[in-house]
Amino acid sequence: MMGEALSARERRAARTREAILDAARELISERGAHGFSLREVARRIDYSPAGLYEYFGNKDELVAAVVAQGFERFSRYLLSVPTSLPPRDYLLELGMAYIRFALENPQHFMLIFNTPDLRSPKPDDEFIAEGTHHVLVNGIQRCLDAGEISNNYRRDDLVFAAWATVHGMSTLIVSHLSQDDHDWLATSRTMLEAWCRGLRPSP
Amino acid sequence: MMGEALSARERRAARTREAILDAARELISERGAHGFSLREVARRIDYSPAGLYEYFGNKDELVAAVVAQGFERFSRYLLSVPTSLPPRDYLLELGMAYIRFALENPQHFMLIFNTPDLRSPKPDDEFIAEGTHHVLVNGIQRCLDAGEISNNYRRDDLVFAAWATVHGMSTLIVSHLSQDDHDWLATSRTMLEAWCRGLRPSP
DNA sequence: ATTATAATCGAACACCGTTCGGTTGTCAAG
DNA sequence: CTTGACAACCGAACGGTGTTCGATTATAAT
Repeated sequence: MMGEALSARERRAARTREAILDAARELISERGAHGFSLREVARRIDYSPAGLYEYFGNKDELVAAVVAQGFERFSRYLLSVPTSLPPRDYLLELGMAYIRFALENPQHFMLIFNTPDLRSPKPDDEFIAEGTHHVLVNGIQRCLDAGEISNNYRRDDLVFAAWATVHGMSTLIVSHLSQDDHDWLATSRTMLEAWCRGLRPSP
Repeated sequence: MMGEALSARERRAARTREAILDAARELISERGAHGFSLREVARRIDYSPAGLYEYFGNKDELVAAVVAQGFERFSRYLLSVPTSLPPRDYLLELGMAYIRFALENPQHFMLIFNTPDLRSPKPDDEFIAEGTHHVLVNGIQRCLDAGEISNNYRRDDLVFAAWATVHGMSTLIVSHLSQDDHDWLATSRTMLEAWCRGLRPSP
């Protein structure tokens, strides 16, 4: 076996691994984390339940892999916000991207942030998490540097509050207000603007 | 059977019903909603699993009953905030009570707000929910009336934003930051104060 | 004392996650 | 080309779950 290119065997393995992940992701999107079962995943890709254990150590590892994929997707939402925007707009659009992800991928949003006891086994998660977290820290820092936010507050406290606000909005909309036909994106934007405005330095 | 007082039978039934609820609540507090099982509840009160079905139609109904109890407890936190406080202080302490409940009852907080597919079967929930919701609406309204918050914003949007902020803070602390030994209550207070201050009418 | 019915249980069913031993297919070395 | 090692996969089983049902016991009303 060469150290570099993938052998036919490895390519096949990678493909079925992908098939498992696809089926798992789809199943979670359909029925949520609650109605997710290994055996149903196996059924959908015509495998025996035991076969999956060749690719994932157990159910939690499979779920963790789906979470990792979802988190990657989530980080793409955040990273798609152009850094060329002025500091306050950038921060605002960052928050809107957060909420948009939740509204457009409710099951995965729940899965990623609402799943208890998901101690990330791979440092991959931490890495991406640190990545997206850093995006937010940067957004706040830019506003501070530009004098758009009063420097009476500690940066980390601002990060916490900003994160909590968009996370709370997302959670509430997805899990409690989704049946309302209200335009929650518009409301969120309005109140996020107010939040930014309210933190400007006093004259 | 008389229409009014409880018979001996009914008193016994009410007591075992309470025993079931107690065991269920305790089990959830110990292991969270994930590690909760009907059979374990039955074991703890020396019942057969089938016996529980005399008191609760199924697992979800039992969980819903525990949720209802937790929600009552939650509403007591909110209602314990003295309405005699000045509007802005009242609103602030309302938020702090929300967060305090989450920190002091993490498993129940998760259960109440993080449990998917819990369509409240009893109007009881809705009633209490409406009750606590009304507390928040009143808190905002009082600030508006007192001129403590700019009336450039729609009241319902303010309610949404306030709710989202404290809910987000609670969720983040309980499920992502609980291992930090940071004083999150203090941070939350600081940023909630900033939030209130930021919404004051412009001069 | 008899009877209706509430309260409870044992056993069973179907589903779940997981393990294990065995079978098949594939690939590389001889 | 044969052979042997190993990856890939499966069937069957174990212990766990929620739930149902028929039978059994305890209680209250007649």
